Amino acid sequence: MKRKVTLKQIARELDVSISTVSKSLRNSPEISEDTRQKVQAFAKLYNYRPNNIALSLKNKRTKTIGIIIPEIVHHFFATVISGIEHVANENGYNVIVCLSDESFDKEVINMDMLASGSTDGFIMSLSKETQQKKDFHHIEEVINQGMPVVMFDRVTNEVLCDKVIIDDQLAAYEAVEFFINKGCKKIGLVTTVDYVSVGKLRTDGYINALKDHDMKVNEDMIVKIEDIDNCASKIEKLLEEQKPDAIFAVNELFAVTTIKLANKMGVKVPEDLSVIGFTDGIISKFSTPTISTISQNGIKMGGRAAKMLIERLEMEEEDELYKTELIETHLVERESTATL
Amino acid sequence: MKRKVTLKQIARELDVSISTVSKSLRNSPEISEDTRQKVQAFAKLYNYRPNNIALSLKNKRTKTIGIIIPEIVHHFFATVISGIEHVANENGYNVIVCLSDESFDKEVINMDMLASGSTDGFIMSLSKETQQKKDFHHIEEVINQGMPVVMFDRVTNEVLCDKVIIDDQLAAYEAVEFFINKGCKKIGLVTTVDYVSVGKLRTDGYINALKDHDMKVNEDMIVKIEDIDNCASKIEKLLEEQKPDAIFAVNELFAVTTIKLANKMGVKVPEDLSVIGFTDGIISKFSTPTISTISQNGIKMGGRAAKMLIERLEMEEEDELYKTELIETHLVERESTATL
DNA sequence: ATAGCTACCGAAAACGTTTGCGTGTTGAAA
DNA sequence: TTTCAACACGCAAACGTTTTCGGTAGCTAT
Repeated sequence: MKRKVTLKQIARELDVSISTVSKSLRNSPEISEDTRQKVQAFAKLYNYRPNNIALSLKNKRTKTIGIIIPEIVHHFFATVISGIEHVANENGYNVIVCLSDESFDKEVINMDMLASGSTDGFIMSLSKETQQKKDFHHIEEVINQGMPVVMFDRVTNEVLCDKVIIDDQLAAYEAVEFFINKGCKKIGLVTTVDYVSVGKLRTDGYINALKDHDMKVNEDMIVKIEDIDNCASKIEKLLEEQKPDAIFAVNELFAVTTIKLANKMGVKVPEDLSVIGFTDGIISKFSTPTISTISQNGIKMGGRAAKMLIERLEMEEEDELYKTELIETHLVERESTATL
Repeated sequence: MKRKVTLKQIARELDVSISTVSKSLRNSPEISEDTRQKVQAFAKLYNYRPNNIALSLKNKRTKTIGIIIPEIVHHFFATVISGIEHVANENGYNVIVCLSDESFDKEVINMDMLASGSTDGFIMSLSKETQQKKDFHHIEEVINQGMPVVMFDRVTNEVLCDKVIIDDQLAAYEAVEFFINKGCKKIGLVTTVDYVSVGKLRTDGYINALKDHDMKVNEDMIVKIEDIDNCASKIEKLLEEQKPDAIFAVNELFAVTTIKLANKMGVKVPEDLSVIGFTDGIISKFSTPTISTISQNGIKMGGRAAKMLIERLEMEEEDELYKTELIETHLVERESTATL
């Protein structure tokens, strides 16, 4: 087992100083052609690679990006990571991933860990608990210490930083408008409780679309799911009592659950009921029927976030001008919406 | 913007030496109660955290684990990462994730990057290209440099290291046996081409199960899919010509595709045809009907891999005895298999 | 008074880099 | 022969820690 070779070892072996070795490897004109050749050959032979840690300490930059997300076992977040990783890599950065498990405490702990020198900046999506508590001191703090933060998807406007989101409200608006244009009259909504920011925005979009088309908003057509595990009864109630001809669900799971319940009750999708979901994940693509959905390009979102972060990391003078970028969405029509 | 506070700053501020500050914070009995209190109070006030990079450099250990996988937008790999992350975190480790995109070159580059001091060890699953090339020098090299490697799922026995896999053959065997016990007579197989190691093993399990129960193996009941995109015709042919009463598919996608095709042909699942898939992912859970499947616990797999790696990292004398752990699988019965 | 002990603290090395500056040697110009 | 530039290289500091080894008071015991 041969350990990693260092400058010092090369120096000793070649009987020159450490600085000479370093300079030779960086092709400094200070060093004679001869010595340079000798050192470089030796370094190549022993497969020398500069120690990242030492470099980080010296340069005060780690060339790694910290990602903090609520979950990774979730197609959307996985795609975002993928997007981040790719542009990070292209720019010589690594990514270090931490999961908050939707817990405020874990989010804080993770940020703390990574903020102690491990990363140059953060890309994050807020945990549910954090959104609920509205406590963002841990984020403010790292920003205060000069580490840039880019938030995506689940963001808050209580902290000033770069953000990349989709236009949730517009996307929902368009989905509902799509229903209306198809002639649907009784459009239901399956959404989350209001403290989930994206859920709220999508709900707003739904309401606005109805209003703009002179349809009245019926509170009984809206169900707000707190806990995914026992959402069935609420949705069933909606289907039974209101007999909607269309349902907009704010995520894949709600959409597929709605369809399954409808099937069980003898309501045919899409003949009797059209359904549109959100997030173009695996479920939408492979369930029966396949589900029409608002596609939310996670790869692009991650890529954009990484780009913003890296740009901020690599500009010399700081810039207090924070941007919020919108990622465009589009409706993917599949089998769950009737083509009238 | 207040930058991170260091020992040196605290020392200067309190007019003591750096060593005194360090010792005070670590509660060394060398330092008087008074001084300790004072330093600790000050440190707390300024929210002092030791710099990870400096610690890494000094201790020659980074407390981070490198993960190199082919893809992250893949439910199984996502669950594995999740499993790794959790036990890593419990033990004070972070994880840094690199994606090979199934490319040999990217795998090598990523290992090289991380091996230069960024991580203490690796957990990895081989890229397709690497498996095909059978070139593992990059892995041998990091092992040679004293960095432990744990391979999971896509492993090779050409490199000596810890591994964690499932017993693919046994799992397939049990699935087929399940069919037999239910009284199925014509059991088909939808599998991959043989060079995909896990596909081959599962095929073997299928064949052995049939043989052990004195059923003859009919080559026409086996379809080997090379390319997922145009597998439909082959599967259709199987369904039409052989009229199987059960099908074992070696992954989720094959399973759901089979079911969709059967539906289109008027073959009812599970009444006319039972289907079992592999990998308990999102698709199996939410397709209609839900799909019975061999569950391959990615969380557990990742957790076990992390545990093995950390144990090896933290034992003082090295141990050349490498283990290969098997993660047990089990059959999850859902709607796609008839309950006779 | 002096040796020895205890309690407290500081200097410095080490981890592996990079880099500004100092220095010695050489050759040529004066 | 002296002077000076050019060249080639080494020294040392710096990044932020931890830890070993001394060192200096003040006190006790002889």
